[in-house]
Order: sequence, then C-alpha cells, then structure tokens
Amino acid sequence: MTIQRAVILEVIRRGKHHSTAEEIFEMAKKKLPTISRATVYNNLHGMEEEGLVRRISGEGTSDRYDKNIAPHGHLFCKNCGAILDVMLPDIEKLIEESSKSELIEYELKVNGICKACLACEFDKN
Amino acid sequence: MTIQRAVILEVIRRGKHHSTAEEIFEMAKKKLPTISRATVYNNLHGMEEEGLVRRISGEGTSDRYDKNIAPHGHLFCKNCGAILDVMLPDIEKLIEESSKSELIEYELKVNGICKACLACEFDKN
DNA sequence: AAATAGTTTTAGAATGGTTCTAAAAAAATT
DNA sequence: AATTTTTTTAGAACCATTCTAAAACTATTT
Repeated sequence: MTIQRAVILEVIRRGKHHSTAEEIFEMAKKKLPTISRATVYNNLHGMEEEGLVRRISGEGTSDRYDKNIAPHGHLFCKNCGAILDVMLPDIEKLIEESSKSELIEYELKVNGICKACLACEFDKN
Repeated sequence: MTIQRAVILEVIRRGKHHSTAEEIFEMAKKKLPTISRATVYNNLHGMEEEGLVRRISGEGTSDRYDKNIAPHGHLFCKNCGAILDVMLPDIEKLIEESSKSELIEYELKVNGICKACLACEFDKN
C-alpha cells in the first residue's frame, strides 16, 4: 500500500461514481501533484484484479471505474447523460440457463431514457 | 450503392460472424486491392445506422460487427475464445421494469465457459 | 455531351485512451 | 548496510479509429 494507491482509493471512494481514469488522475494530482498517469492505470488494474473496483468499458469513450462491485448493469441516459446502476435480480441464472454456459462475469450496458427524464416532460429533448 | 459497399456487404454476409473492421478490410482487399481502411469504417458506420449490422464494442480490443441484427448478447468463452450469441427472451422487459426507464438498445457481454468446453473435460485449460 | 454540383473514396496524418519502457525511488528482505 | 523486489515516474509507443484534403466517381442540369 503506497501513498499513491491510498490517494487513488480515496478519490474513488469519495468521488463520483463511474469516473474515468483521467478524472481520477486529475483528482489525485490535487493531493499528489507529481503522480503519473501510469501509476493511476497500474493501480486501477491492480484494484480491478483484487475486486476493489469494477471497470465499465466505454465504447469509443474512456473506460470508467465503479466502486459498486456488486454485479449490475448500467443505464446510459441518452437524454441527460446520467449513468445509472441497473440491478437485475436473476440475470445470472437466466444467462447460464439460456446459454448453457458457465458464467464468470457479465457486463450489461443499456442505452435509454432514465426515470427522471421520463417523469419530466420539460427535460425531453 | 458503390462497388466498395457491395463488397463490404458481401464480406459480412459470407464471412464469419463477429468480424473486426480490420478483418473485413483484409477480406475486402482481396476483391478490391485499392480499398482503403477509411472506406470500410465509413461504410460500417453507415450500415450500423441503417440497421444492416450491429456493432459489438470491444473492451481493449477492436469492435466487431455482427450480421445478426436481432437484439442479443454475446458469450466470450475464456477457454476456447469463441464468441457465441446469447438470446435472452424477456430481458428487455426486465430491464425496463427494474430500471423504470425506456430502453433504446442494450449490449450484454458475458465472460464464461461455453457449452462445448463444459462438455469436454479434455479441453479445459 | 459538357459543365456543375454532390457524394464517396483514398492515403496518410492525427487523435486519444491506454500500455510500455527504462531509469529512479521506495519498500522489503537478507 | 547491502541486496533484491516492487512501485513510481515521464514520456514514448501503440493501435483502433477518426479526420483531412485531394482525387475519383455519380447524378443532375444545361
């Protein structure tokens, strides 16, 4: 456990959900001005392997890191840009049954319009 | 409809499922040696918008293009490397119910061990 | 058919997120 | 204290994809 790793963990724990490596790097620099991008990537990878964070791979855009390590999907609201957790209770069983395979992990990305935007006619673009 | 687009469509239609842009480019070059990478990307994007192909975004690796345009997930077998379609009958309703959002499209990626590898003890690494 | 305008292709440069590298610094072990 | 191992650093390299500007097509108008 190095100082760098502690700062990165703190940034993830206190910062917003679903930050990019670059955002984490920028936040970490405020505490540790000499920290390097490679250190952030190294530690994020390490933490991913240790199960401390989960990576949400971006399509086209940067990957994001999630402090919520429980298996769940993500809703990308095409109206307001929010990224929201989606919990699907029995999806693991469903996947295994329908594919007859053994599941290690899954990643579910949903493009849609979030609850809040649906509720507010005014927000709709 | 240009010659290039026709060749690209033909490559996708006859070639293996889940090809990368690079693979499609290489195949297309056999018919049309002067075809450019940009043309392949341009046309793949166009076809994606027209709903002729579906993009499967890679994490770290290249995106792949799927001629199966019905909504479905993908199983990436960590034993043999196969990429297999996963059909989940009611997942759309499930997602909308559990997130209370309006679904536009979803992408489901599953890491696991495929049926064939499970059946054959010998293949297990 | 020639002229014009619009679209598509081409080759290569640029981009951007991520990974690699080699040296320096820090930590752990002997 | 000396040695080995691990981590950090800065910047270069990587690689899939996008951009660019010129050339080649296509379609449309005279």
